[in-house]
Amino acid sequence: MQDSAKQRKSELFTHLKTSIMTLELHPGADLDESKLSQAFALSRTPLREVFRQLAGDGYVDLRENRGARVSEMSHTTLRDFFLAAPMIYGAVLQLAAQNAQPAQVAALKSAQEVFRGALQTGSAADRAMANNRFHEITGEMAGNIYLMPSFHRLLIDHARIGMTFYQNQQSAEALIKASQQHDAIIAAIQAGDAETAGQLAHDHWNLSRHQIERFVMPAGLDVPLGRLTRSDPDISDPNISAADHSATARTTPE
Amino acid sequence: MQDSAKQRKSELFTHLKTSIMTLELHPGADLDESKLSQAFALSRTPLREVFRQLAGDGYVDLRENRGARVSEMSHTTLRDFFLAAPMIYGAVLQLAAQNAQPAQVAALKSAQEVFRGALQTGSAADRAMANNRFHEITGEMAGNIYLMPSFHRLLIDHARIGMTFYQNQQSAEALIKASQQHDAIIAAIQAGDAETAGQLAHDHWNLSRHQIERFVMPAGLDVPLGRLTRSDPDISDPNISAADHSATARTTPE
DNA sequence: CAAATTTCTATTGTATTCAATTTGTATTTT
DNA sequence: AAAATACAAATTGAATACAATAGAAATTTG
Repeated sequence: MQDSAKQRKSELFTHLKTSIMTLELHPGADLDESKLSQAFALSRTPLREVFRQLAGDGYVDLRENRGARVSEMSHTTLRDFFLAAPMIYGAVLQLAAQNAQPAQVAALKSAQEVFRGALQTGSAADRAMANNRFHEITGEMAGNIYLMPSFHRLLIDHARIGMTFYQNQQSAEALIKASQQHDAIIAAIQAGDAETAGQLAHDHWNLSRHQIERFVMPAGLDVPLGRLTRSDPDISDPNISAADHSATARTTPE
Repeated sequence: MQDSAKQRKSELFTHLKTSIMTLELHPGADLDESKLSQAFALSRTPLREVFRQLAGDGYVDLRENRGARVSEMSHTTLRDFFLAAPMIYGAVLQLAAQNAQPAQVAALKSAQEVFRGALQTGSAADRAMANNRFHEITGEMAGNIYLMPSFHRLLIDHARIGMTFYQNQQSAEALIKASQQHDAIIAAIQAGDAETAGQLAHDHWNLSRHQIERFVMPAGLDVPLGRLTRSDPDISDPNISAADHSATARTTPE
C-alpha cells in the first residue's frame, strides 16, 4: 500500500481546503507541520509542498521562517470582495451561458439538487460546500483561464463569508431566494442567454451583500430610547444596487 | 555564507520568472530539476518548492510524476486573454486612480522612464520587463487582493505575447503610442480620474490587440498573381508569428 | 520481422537527517 | 523590580538518502 502516499497527500489537500472554507480552520489559524504530518502519515516534505500549493490558490499565507497560516479576512478584504465579485462573476456567467456544454449543464443541475438538499437537511458546512460546488461548475463552463484565478479566490472567501450566515436561522428566506436564483441561472445558461446570466450574477451578489450587511452592520437592538421603530430594508429592496458599489460609478474614496 | 541559501532560492525564483516572461524559456519547455539544482547550488527540496510556487502564480504547469513545464499558450489562450484583459485591467486602473498613494505615483513615473529608455536602447526583453513593471505598479495601486491573481496571470502572458512584437521593427510606432498611453494613464491616476483611467485601459488593450492581429492575421504579401517569385519566408517576415510557434509548434525535444 | 513483454535507466516523489532561525525562559545586571 | 542578555527548546529550512514511477531499450515470441 505504498501508492496511498499520493492518496494521503491529496486527502490532506482537500481536507485543508474544506476545513478552511468551512471555517473549521478559522482565518489566521496556524497550521502545525508536525501534527499534520502525523495525522496524515506523511513526511514534512510533501506536506510543505501542499502548503505551497494552498498558498498559490489563496487558502493560506506562508511566512518566512514562521509557519503557514490560514489566509486572513478583514474589513478591507470584505470591501475588496464585494467590489470584485460582481464583475468577475458577471463575466463568468456570461461566458458560461455562451460556452456551456450539455454535460456541464447536467452537472450544474445535479449540483443544484445537492444544494437544495443541503438547505433542508444539511449542516452549514454542507450548504457552503454545495453552494461552492455550484459556482465552481459555472467557472468550468466559462473556461477562461485568466478569470479562474481570481474567481477561485473569490469562491474561497464566498464560502467563508457565507458560513457566517448559513448557520443563522434568520437567513432561511434569503437562502431560499438564493436557490431560486440558482434555478434562474441554470435556465439562462441552458438558453445561452448571456445577458440575463450576467444580470442574474449581479442579483445573486446583491443578495449576498445584503445578507452580510445585516450581520456586519445590524440594526441596533430593539430597546428604544424614546419609541423608535425598527425599519430594516427588505431583501428585495431595489435601492441596493451593485452598480453603486462597483468600480465604475465611484470616484470618491470614503 | 549560509544565508545565501535563501538568497539563491529567490534568485532562482526571479530568474525563472523573467526567463519565462521573456520567452527565454518558451511555453511548453521542460524544467530540469537536477540541472537547475546544480546551476543554483540548491538541493532539489527548495527547488521543488519554487516550482510549486511558480505553478500557483501561473508560470508553470506541474504534472504528476512528470516534470514541471512552462505553461502553454495556444490560440484559445490568446482568445481568453483578450476577452479578460480589458475588463480586469479596466477595473485595476479605475481602482488605481481612486486609491493611488503619492509614493506609488512616483514609482509609476519612474517605471515609465525606464520603459521609455528601454524603447530607445534596450533589448526586447528589457522592453517587455519594463512594461511589465509599469503595469504591476498599477496593480499595487489598485490594491484589491481578489483582482490580483487574474491580473498577474494576465501580465505574465502579456509579457510573453508582447515579446513577439517587441523584437520587430515594424512595431516601433505602436510602441511609441503605447508609451504615450502610459503617460496618459499616469496623468489620469494622478488626477484621481477613474473614468478616464478605465477608458485608457481599453485603448491600451486595443492597441495591443491590434498589434497581435497584425502578426496572427497579416495582410497577404504584395506579390501580383502573374509574376510569382518563389518566396521562402524570411525571418523578419511578419507571417512568422512567435505566438504561433511558442504555442503549438513545439513537439521535438532537443 | 513485427508486436508484445520484460528489463533497465533516468527522473520524480517521499522519508530522514542535519542545520539554522525563532521564541520562550531563566539568569544577570542596573 | 524592570530591562537586558544569554541560553535552551521547538520549529522551520535545506540536504541527503531511499523508494516509486515512467519511458526507453532490449529481449522474447508469434
